[in-house]
Amino acid sequence: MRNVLLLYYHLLSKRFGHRGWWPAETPFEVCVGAILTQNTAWKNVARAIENLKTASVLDPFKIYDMSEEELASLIIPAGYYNVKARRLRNFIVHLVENHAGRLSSLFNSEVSSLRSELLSINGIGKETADSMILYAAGKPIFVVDAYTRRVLTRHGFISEKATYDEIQDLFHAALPADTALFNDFHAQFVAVGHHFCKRIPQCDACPLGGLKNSLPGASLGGADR
DNA sequence: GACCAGGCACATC
DNA sequence: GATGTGCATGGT
Repeated sequence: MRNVLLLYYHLLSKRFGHRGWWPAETPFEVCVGAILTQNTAWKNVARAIENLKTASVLDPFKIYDMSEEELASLIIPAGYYNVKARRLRNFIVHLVENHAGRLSSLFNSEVSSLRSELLSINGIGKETADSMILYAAGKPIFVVDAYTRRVLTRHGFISEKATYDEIQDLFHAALPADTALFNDFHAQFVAVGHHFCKRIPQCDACPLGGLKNSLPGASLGGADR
């Protein structure tokens, strides 16, 4: 599995180049984006974040002082705006009331305890927590998202029923705990998912297309781990 | 007009 | 623990 994943990374980074990724200017913006992008196309999230910037409220204390309704009205383009306003507020309230609004304080702990802390906030699940840890805190944890799952499923690596933790463990077991590697690898999955692995997979043009169905029975629990 | 997009919590069985 | 459902906009 290790070799296969490294081969994937090699092929993807050769095709797409180094991504060095998450489209945000600050760690706080990453956290906001991580919540807003839940089950939502990034283009819509970008509009919502732009609204927050235009209103000059992309700041923990500013959002803390806003009503949930006011916040919701600014993030309408991201969809699910009522639930997301509540989730965003939950995160901000935790940040302000437990860490004086400072991400450096929130992030000043080991990956596992930081993850537990984030998961304890209502509205932050595994992917959202891991995105914040990797892309905002800069700590090594592999983010499993719809693109990752789709590509691995289509290539027969994992069953449709594989859980988040099982997929994440594949990467953690196979790769060194390297923030830059995890960052770029996940970004490559997003890129290939975006370009070639949508509703109708264009496997012929995909840099991984030639590998599809041609790999040895690598799968969860396979021998190559 | 149907289907989909970088989830998550909650209800129900 | 597995499965179903609500949440909502904007692009294809």
